[in-house]
Amino acid sequence: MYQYKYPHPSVTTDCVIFGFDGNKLQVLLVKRGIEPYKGKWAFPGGFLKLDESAREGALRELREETGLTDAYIKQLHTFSEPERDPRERVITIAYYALVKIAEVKGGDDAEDAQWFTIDDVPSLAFDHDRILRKAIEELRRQIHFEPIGFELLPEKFTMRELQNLYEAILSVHFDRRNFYNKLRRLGILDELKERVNPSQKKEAYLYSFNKAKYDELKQKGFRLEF
Amino acid sequence: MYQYKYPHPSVTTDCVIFGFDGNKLQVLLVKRGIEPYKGKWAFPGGFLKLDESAREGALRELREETGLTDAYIKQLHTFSEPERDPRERVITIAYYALVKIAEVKGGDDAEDAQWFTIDDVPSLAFDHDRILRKAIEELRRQIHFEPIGFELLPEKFTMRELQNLYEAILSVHFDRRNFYNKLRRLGILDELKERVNPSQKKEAYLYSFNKAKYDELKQKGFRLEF
DNA sequence: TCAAAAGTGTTCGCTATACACCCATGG
DNA sequence: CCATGGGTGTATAGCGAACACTTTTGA
Repeated sequence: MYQYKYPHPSVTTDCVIFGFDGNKLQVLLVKRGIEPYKGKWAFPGGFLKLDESAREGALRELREETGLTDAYIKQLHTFSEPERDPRERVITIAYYALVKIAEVKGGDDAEDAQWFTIDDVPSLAFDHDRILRKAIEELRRQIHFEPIGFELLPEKFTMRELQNLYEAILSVHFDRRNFYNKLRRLGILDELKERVNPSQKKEAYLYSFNKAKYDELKQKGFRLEF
Repeated sequence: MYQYKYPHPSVTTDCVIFGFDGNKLQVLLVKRGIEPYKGKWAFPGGFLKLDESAREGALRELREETGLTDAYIKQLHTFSEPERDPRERVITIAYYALVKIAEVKGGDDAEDAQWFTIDDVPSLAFDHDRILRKAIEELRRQIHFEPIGFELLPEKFTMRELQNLYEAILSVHFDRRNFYNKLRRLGILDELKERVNPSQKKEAYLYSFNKAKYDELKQKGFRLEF
C-alpha cells in the first residue's frame, strides 16, 4: 500500500500505432479483456512503472504489441480531464508510433490485436476516439514538413508507393509527374537502380530515403514541404 | 492521507509564459521560496488539483502570476524522467502561454516574479532549463506556420513591431520592404488609418490582426508561412 | 496491338527576393 | 538641408501546377 499526503492521480501511457498497407493508413488496436469497457477496442497502454519515463513506457507497450524494439515514436499529448476514466482519476500520456507494417509480428494473440483502416475504426474505449483524432491531426500536421512518411514504408519503395502514402494521409491528390519531379529535385532519395516486379505492367525503380542528405539540407535552412 | 494499491507519481503543471517587449522575447520566472532549489528561478507551477484538468491548472498558474484570465495557452510536453525531482517521482505537464506584456499586472510580489530576456535566463530549478529549450523550440516551430505572433503584440501595432517580433523569435532578418509587401498581400491585417506617434521621425500606420480573414483563408487551403 | 503504368520534359504563372525611389519629420 | 525612418513600386529567378510524349510489358 502506498500512502501520500495529497491525492495522486494514476498515470498511464497509451501508444497510437500507425502503419501503412500501401493504400490506407492503419492503426493497431487491442481488445480490452477487463472492465471497464471490456470487449471494446483501445490503444495499447498501461500504467507507468515507477522507474521508467513515459517514453520508455510507450516503447514497452509498442514492443509488447508488435515485437518491435525500436521505431519512430513521439509524444502526442497528455489527456487529463478528471472524468476520462470512470474508476479513478487517470492521466494518460499519449504517444504515437510509425511502424513498417511488414515488420510487425503476426498477431500471436490472434484476435486481441488487429489493424484497422483509419476510416473504419470502431467506437473506442475511454476517450480514445478523441486521442485518435488528435493523433491523426498531429500526424497530418507533421508530415507536411518532416520526412516521417518514410517510417511507414519499407527501406526500398517505389515513387508510386510514396505518393500513395502522402495522398492517403493528407487526403489530397498529387499529379504523378509533378510528384516525381519534385522528389527527384529535392535530392533526398537514393535511386537504387533495382526494379521491383509488382508482377504487373512495367517495372518501377526502387528508391530509399537518404537521411544524411536530408539532414545536410536541413542544416542549410532547407525546409521540406508537402 | 491517501492510499493506493500501486505507487502513483505526483503530477504538476508548469507554465512557460512568453512576452515581447518590442525588441526581445521575454519569459516570466518566479523565484522559489522553498526547498528544493530554494532561491533559484523557475516557471510558475504547482500540483494539479484533483478536479481540474492540466489546462485549467496551467491557466490557474498563469492567472496567479499575471492576473490574466485568458491568454493563448498550449500544451507543450510532459516531462516524466524518474529523477527530475529530488524528493519523489514528479511528472509535470508543461504549457506555454503567449501574453501581451503590457497587460500583465506589475509584479506585486516585487522580487518574486520577473521578466527575463530569453538570452539572459539564469540557471533554473529542476529540469526547467530543458523545458525552456523545448518551449522556445516549439514556439519557433509553430510561429512559422500559425499566426500566434499577434498574441504577443498589443491590439494595434506597427509593421516595424511585427517584423521585430518575427526577427527576434526566428533569429533571422527580413527585408523591411518585402515584409511589408508580403503582409499587405496576405490580407490578414486591417489597416487602421490611425498613426502612432512614437515621437520620432515619421509616424507609422497602425495595423491589427483580422482573425476572421485569416480563418477564411485557412479554410480555403491557404497556409501561412514565414 | 492495345491498355495500363512508368520515366522524362515543357510551359506558364505566381511569389520570394533583391533592390530603388520618394515623402515626412526633427535636429 | 540632411539624416533617419516609413510608405510604395519594379525586375528577376525559381518553383509549383498543368499538361504531353514516349517506353515497357502483359493480355
